[in-house]
Amino acid sequence: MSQFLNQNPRTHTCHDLNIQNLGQKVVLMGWVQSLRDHGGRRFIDLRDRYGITQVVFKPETNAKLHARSHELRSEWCIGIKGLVEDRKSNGGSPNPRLKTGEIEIDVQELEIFNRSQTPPFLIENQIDTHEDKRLAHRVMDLRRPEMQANFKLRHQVMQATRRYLDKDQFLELETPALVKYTPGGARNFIVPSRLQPKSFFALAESPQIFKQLFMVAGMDRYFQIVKCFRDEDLRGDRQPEFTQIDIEMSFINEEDIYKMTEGLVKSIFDSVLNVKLASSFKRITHTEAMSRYGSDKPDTRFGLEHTDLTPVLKDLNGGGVTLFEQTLSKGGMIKAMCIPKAHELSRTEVSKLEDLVKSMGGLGLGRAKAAENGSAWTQSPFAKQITPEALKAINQACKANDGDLILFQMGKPKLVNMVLAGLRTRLAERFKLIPKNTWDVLWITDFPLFEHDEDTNTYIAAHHPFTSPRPEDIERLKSNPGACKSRAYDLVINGNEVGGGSIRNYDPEVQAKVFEALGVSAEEQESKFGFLLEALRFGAPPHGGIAFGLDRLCMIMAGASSIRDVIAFPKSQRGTDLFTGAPTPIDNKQLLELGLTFRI
RNA sequence: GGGGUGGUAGUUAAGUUGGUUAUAACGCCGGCCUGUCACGCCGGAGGCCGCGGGUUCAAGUCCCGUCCACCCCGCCA
Repeated sequence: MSQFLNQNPRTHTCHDLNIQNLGQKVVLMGWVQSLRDHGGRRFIDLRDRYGITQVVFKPETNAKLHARSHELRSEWCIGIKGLVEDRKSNGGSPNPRLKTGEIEIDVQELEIFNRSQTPPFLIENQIDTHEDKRLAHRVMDLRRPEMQANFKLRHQVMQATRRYLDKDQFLELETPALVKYTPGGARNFIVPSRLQPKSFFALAESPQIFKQLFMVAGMDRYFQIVKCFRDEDLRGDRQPEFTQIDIEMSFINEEDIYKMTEGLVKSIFDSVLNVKLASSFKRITHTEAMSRYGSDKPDTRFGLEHTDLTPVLKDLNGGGVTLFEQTLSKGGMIKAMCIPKAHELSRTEVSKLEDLVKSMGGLGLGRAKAAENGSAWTQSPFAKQITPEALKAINQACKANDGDLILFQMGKPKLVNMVLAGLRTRLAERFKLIPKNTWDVLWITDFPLFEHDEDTNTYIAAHHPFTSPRPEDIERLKSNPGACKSRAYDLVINGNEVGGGSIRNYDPEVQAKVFEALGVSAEEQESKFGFLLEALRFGAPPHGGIAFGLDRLCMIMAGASSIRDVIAFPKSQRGTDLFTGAPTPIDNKQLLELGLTFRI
């Protein structure tokens, strides 16, 4: 029990005091950020969540205290009582980098709440410690001002969301995390039920069905800031548990969703970052995004757009190049990206790009440099074979001028797009084409309803099976599923997918047709999604919604390079918690209680 | 599941064609210093070179395996 704390409640934070407070007796609490010992003067930077204040121990104020301050060390947690003094009149100089830089505290009383072991790394912003060490000492990592700012931002994003949606008549409603396992989509974490042996819950991968049930129940406008769980492999922007801002609305169409979202996102950016976003966001169709950028989440802050050469070369029968001809005969795609002359690449760099292509699963990197007034190619394996006609056509399609480098990818469209999109972002970084402090917000619209699965030769839902097809596609759901478009949309910021949603099937007959097209039998529909279909039969309203990845949004807004920097206790890439050591084995007694045994 | 990068002092890194006692910076410990704030000066401690095999007279360095972290592909309706 600290007498000091009882008798001396904190009067200010380490960010509060300035020249206005001269002569005041104050009490500050915090951590020792740094020590500077000058023999007859000992300076300490005291840090709390709010800032830093310099405190000074002087022998003439209290000789015993000055002597005792000698034992203080970095990251000790202390409280001090003292007088606010002017640094200048004390013979020092102000520190313009600190808000409290004009003053210092002459310490009269010192309380050491707790000593600290030597910290594993320095508690400062420009840290170069490897991430595994930061995660292993996460508490110390979270002490760093940079990290504290990230979590303050996260808090502000959540509060701005609640304020905006509350004002807009949304109800914040909760849905279960322990849910019925439903097939399809992300792999679920499975939770054994003790009370129902041999039965299992799934952790909700999203509240999708429940929010639709809310709409049927007449809740009209729902939102939730909710944890979702997906047992899939991790990435820099993917964690097994993550947070969504989940929204659903009744009696609306796409335009209502766009309007609501634009209002919400603008409000968040305005109140958190004081950034005014465009009044309505750009829109680009999925087809156009894939064609121009090879990605359904393009970063359109820079150019380096793709050119689809497939139609051009089809007309020219491959233009004399064997590789082109072979690709076309197999129904493949040929795409190019033109790197302007201004962005010079050395031979080594181009060969490194080829390594990158191969690491992404591509076969190689075709290239050609335009020369001789667009009548020749150099440094190209295609130069010997290509007909003059095709060469010109390609140059023209790519808008290639002399000295420009054309990079080619050919083969299956999915791979071509992925590889070329990877090259595009790599080159944008290489040539610093990405403007800082800009917010590129766009809608991706008109997604295909289904994706073709090559392995099983079946169609699977591109978004999820509750997504409504465009009305004009309902008739051809079965006859031509590949051509059907959905009423789904994604929100992309700076090349990150931060949100996605759709208008749902509220007509049980349409829903049944979609399931049918997906090859889900009537019996399966009832056993797996019966509760939803049942609800739809009780007067379901037209409805739709959207969900935002809160972590990704915060990552982008904080300028962080990984989602882990805005999640307090994230998992490592192999899905473990390096701080607590989770997951851990459990003992046989626990297993027995659950009616489980190991086979291995 | 596949591909890549990395692992050397508390931290970040250097370490040559394999060859004396494995370096540096920061941090840490001790001393000096009355105006610092990346304080300064003097001195010192600190190493299973991720782990396990192998090659060799000799391995941080070469080979094989393995673990961990991160990035990418697959996966993420």
